[in-house]
Parts: sequence; C-alpha cells; structure tokens
Amino acid sequence: MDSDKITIHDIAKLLNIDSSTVSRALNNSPRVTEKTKNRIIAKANELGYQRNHLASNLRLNKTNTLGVIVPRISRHFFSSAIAGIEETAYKLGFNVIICQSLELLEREQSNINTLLANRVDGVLVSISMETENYDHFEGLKQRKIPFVFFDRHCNIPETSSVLIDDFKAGFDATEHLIIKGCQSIAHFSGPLHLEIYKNRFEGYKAALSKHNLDFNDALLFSSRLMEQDGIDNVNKMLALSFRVDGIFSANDVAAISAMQQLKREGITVPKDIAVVGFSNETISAIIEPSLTTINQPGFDIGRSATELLVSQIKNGTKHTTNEHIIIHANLIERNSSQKGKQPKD
Amino acid sequence: MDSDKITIHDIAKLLNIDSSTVSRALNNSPRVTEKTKNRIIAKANELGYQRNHLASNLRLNKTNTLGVIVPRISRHFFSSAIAGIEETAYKLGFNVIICQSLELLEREQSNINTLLANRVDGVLVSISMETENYDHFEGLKQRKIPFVFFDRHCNIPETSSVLIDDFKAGFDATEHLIIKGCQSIAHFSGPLHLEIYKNRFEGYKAALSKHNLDFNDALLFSSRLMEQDGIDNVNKMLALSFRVDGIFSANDVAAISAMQQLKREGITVPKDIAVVGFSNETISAIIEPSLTTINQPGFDIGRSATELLVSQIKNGTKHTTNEHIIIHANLIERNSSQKGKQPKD
DNA sequence: CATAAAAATACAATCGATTGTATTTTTATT
DNA sequence: AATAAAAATACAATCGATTGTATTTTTATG
Repeated sequence: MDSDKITIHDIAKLLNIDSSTVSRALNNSPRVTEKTKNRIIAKANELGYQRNHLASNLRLNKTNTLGVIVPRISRHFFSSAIAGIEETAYKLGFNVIICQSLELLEREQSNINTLLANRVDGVLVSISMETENYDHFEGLKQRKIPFVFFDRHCNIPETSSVLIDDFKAGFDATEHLIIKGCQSIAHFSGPLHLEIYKNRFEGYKAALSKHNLDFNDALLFSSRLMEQDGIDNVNKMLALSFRVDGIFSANDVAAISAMQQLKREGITVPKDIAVVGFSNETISAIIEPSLTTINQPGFDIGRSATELLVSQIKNGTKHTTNEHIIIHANLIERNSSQKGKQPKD
Repeated sequence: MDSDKITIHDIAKLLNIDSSTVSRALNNSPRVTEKTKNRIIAKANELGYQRNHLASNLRLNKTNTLGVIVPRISRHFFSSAIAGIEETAYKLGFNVIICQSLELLEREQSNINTLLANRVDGVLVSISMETENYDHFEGLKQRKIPFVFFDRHCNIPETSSVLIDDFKAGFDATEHLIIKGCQSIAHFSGPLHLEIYKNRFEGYKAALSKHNLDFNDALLFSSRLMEQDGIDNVNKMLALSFRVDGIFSANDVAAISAMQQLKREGITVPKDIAVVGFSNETISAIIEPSLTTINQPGFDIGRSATELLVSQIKNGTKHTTNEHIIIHANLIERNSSQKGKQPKD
C-alpha cells in the first residue's frame, strides 16, 4: 500500500541480498548477474518501487533540474518555447524551474540567484530588454553551470545559443515588402543593443541596399515594441515630411497596434502602407487585415536549446562550449502586405 | 571561492562547535544561545553558505515542490495562472513542475505519474476536456498528497478548488445580451460533464428564464470549443429554421472563429447577431469588432490556488480539506454586443 | 582435486542536514 | 561551596542511494 516508501533496502531484505547490489542492478551495472538483476527488477516492480531522487541526487551532487528565464510566460513565443523545453526536459529526465524577468534587469539578476539557490544543473535564458550588462551570468560561469541562450542572446564569449537567423529574417521581411512594391519602408526596431534587433535591422538595411533603396535614418524607430510604442511610432512616422508606404516591425505586438493606429488615422493597410511583423503571435492570423509575419518556431527552439544544454551538462566541464544552432524561421505571407490587392480572407 | 560547497560542517569546524548546533542556529531553534547564533550566522554569511535543499529535503522527506497540470500552457488564461502560481510558490519557498495535458485524459494520467515520481508535496490541476473519470486522482489521495483544482474542477468529495462563479458569469453574459436586445440567444458550450460548462449553461438558462425567454434545446451547441467548433456551430446555427440574434460562447476561441465565420456568411456582428465570449484572451480586445467577454483573472486564481494548496500542505493531513474559493470575474463590455449601435473603436 | 583468476556480491563510507538523546556548562538556591 | 535544576551544546543515528574496496563464490586450468 505505501508503495512510495519502498527503498532499495526493502528490496534487498526481501531478497536476502545487499542494497548495493540492488542499486547496481537498478542502474543496470555490469557488476550484477543477469539472473539477480531480473529477480531484483521483478521485485521492484512488484512492490511499486520508485527511486528517491532526493537521495540519489544528494549522493551524485546534482539536481536534474534546469532553470529557465524568459521575459514573460504569457507571450505566445515564450509559452511555445517553454512547452518545447518542458517536453524535452522530461524526456531527458530533467525538471524545469521557470522564472520571468518581466523585461527587468533587476529581476533577471534575482532570477539567477533563485536558480543558483536551487542548484540547477543548467540554465536556459532569453534575456530581458533591459539587459546590457552581463555580469550576472558570471556567477553561473564561476560555478561551472552551463547555460544556453535562446532567441534573445548576447554576444559574450564561450556561450552557446539557439537562434533564428535574424539577419536573414529581417532581410526576407524587408525584401518581401519591396517586391510588393514598397519604396519607403520604415523599421520599428527593439533596443539595438540586443543582438536580435541589431541583426534584424542589418537584414533590413541589406535588403534595401540590394534593391538600390537608400537607408534613411528617419525611418528607424527604436523602442521596446510594446503596444503603445507601435502607436507612437506611427504618429512620429506620419509627422515626417515624406510618405512611407511600408513598415517592417521587429515584433507583432507593435505591428498590430500600429495597424490599428493607421486605421484610426484613415490610412488603409495594405493599400497605403503595407506591414510585416515578426513572431507570428496567434492573433496575427486573426486580425484584419491578417498580418504577414516571420514565424518563429518556439517549440522547436525550446526543444533544441534543451537538447543542447543537456548535452553540455552530460559532457561535464571538459570544454567550455561555444555552439550556435540556427533554427529556420519562415515568412508567412498574409494580407497586410498585399499592396495593390484588396485584402481577402 | 567555491561558495556553493560550504556545508554546515565547514562552519562548525571553523567555529569549533558541532554541526548540529549550526543546523539549529540556522533554523532559529531556541536551543541555541543568541550569542552563538549570531556567530554562526555571521560566519555563514561570510562564507556565502547556502543550505543544500537536497540533503534537507531528504531528511525531512519532502520536496518543496508543487506540481501543476494544465491543458495547455499557451492559452492566455493558463499562462497567466501559471505566472501567479510561480510567483506565489517561490515566495512561499516552493518550486513548481508544470505539465500539459493537451486536453487528453491519457496525458493527464501520465502527468500525475510524473508528479508522483517527483514526489511533489501538492498538486494544482485544471482538468482536461476529456476528463470524466477521476480515478487517477485516487493515487494522490492514497499518498495523502493534497491537490487543489483551479478553474476546471470536478465534483468529487473532499477536494478544494479556486474558481470563478461560472453560474453568475454565464448569467451576466446572457443577461447582457438580453439587455442589448437579443431575443434568441444561442449558447456555445464546452463538454457538459465539466462543471464549469455546466454552470455557465445553467447561468445562461437562468438569465433566459428571468427575462421570460424560453430555453430552446436547438440553441445549445456543445463541443470542445476549438477554433473549428466555432465555425461548425455557426453553420449549424444558420441552418436552423428560425433566426438567432445573439451568441454566448463559453470561450473566446470559439466566439472569435464564430464571428469570422459569420462575417464570411455576410452576417454583421453585432447588428445582426451579438456575441459574448468567455476568458478575455489578449486577442479579444484587438479583433474587430472587439469581443465582449468575461474576464477571468488568471493571475489571481493562480495565486489564490497556490496559497490554498500550501496552507493544506503545511497543515499536514490533519483534516481533509474541502475549501472552495470564488474569485470575482467581471464582464468586459466591448463592441461585439452593441446591438443597434455601429461598432466603433 | 587444487588453485589461480575471474566474477559476483557484501561491507562500509559518503552526500549534507536534521533531531532525539546524552553530556557538559551555566545558573540558581541554600 | 555544594548541589540541583536549567540551559547550552555535543554525539550519533538517520534519510535513501551510490560506489570504492573487501570478501565470497564461481569458473577455468593444469
């Protein structure tokens, strides 16, 4: 009945053998005969034995736990990534502790302390918008706790990451607008000290350049890409002395609030101004016009980052890894960029 | 330097006292003098001591971990609830393991096994749509692991839950439609074996009854309330021999896909048919027309459920609790229900 | 059959914190 | 100063699994 109180000692006693043999058998050690192994496993199943991870982990000095730091769980991209992380982690025998930075550097630091106190075996991080200073990751390095950045990474030596090719995605998004006929394309960027936004911006410039369009400083709007920022950007943009006919926004949230503000101002998307977003939030397929955007496969990124992290944990500290995995992100063409055509469903 | 390797024994040695005294001091036991307590605490801080929870938990036979089972992390309501759970749990000194059932009974059962194997101290559950059979919760009961339902609960004796008043919310939503002028209101329900949907449905009927409208069986559409279900429901509804002028959907997802299908069919919301949803997904404020809906405060529900669970854990198994907390859910009036008026932003 | 080599299993310490019991130290009382 | 009572601290076992070393059993070989 009290099947959760069964220990290897109980099994040992019932079988008249030593608990060390039971332990070895259950860990499939070659030091135990196949025959006794089978007896032990049979008895363990019969009793409903479940290994006590606390004891095991204490002895082995590990926790089998991964820490995750994301800006915000409720963002679709991050909740998908977490789904991928959890699923992969459980499969590989790890638990997961999730922390939100809420885009605040201070909270990100305290998250790391929480994870340190919990002695996690490794950490997955997508940094906050405020993070320009990476000192708080030194604590992890010192204690030789491996960590992997996903999506929002930073350029410090000897770290690993799982990313999309933000340069290419920015390029694709911008080129798409150009092909659709845009000549004067604004870019709504996030903080440019973050690699992802820098790279998307570089991609934007490269696409302009390829198509012989000049980059105009006045068309770059950098913000935190919150809802209000999309509105503010549109207002600033409309105050310019020349016309804009396309917007590439580095996230969907700002793209959508921008579209709404444009509508309020009597400007038609995509006829007057075409819009491309980034991330493929659930809502983007549903609003009208539906939003052309870059699909960031959150689940895959989470899975891949977890696999990479666990492989680093298993390899031990033999070599400080510096691996970078690129996950493919494709453009999803919807109505907000169909310049010249009437949007249809 | 190796501050994560400091143990109570190190402190004891340096101070020439016994490790048991150190342990007691750090746990603020009255058996240690204030003076030595201070010396010990000072030394612990100096060395950057952090308690090894594995060892402590092994001895105390607990994990300080809560399990959470939700249908899907990426649903806005659940990710908000999880945010509330995590925040509260960390404050109270607990970690959290999150599992997704993906609305599948089988996965829900295996989630419970995962949590059992991890020896969680308590579980928070929002059951899947498939769950009609509650045997898998028996395992928790047998091992005296307390669990609290939140939002999607079930009617088994001796359990606790944190809910909104679904009856009242259903009543409010329906009455709102009636007040706006609807006379023939369809209800898109979830599986009626689930308490929440049953109660919302009862609220719907009660509102009709209060306003002397007959309940018509043909206007009840029960489904899993996925995107496709909203579309299917609309099609069935339009095939009826009489006109419908309002829809109360038990979630936003189905409400939104229904609105889109209505639009495709050339029916105007809210003029021809007014719509009220349930849950206040992020998207609901953004689509056009914006969706009138019931706001379920996910964060608060998560917080409250966690507090309840932890109090049960701390009380031990002295008495099987049977507490039910009701969190207020308010109607958010938006454009989709403004019958007779033109929707505006 | 004897004996060395190999295989299988038992013994015992360990991970770090906790806690009942035993011992030492301090305080109070005469 | 002696002694009992009380307070402070030390000792040692424990939680359950793991693992290096020691011992026993089995197998192989002459």
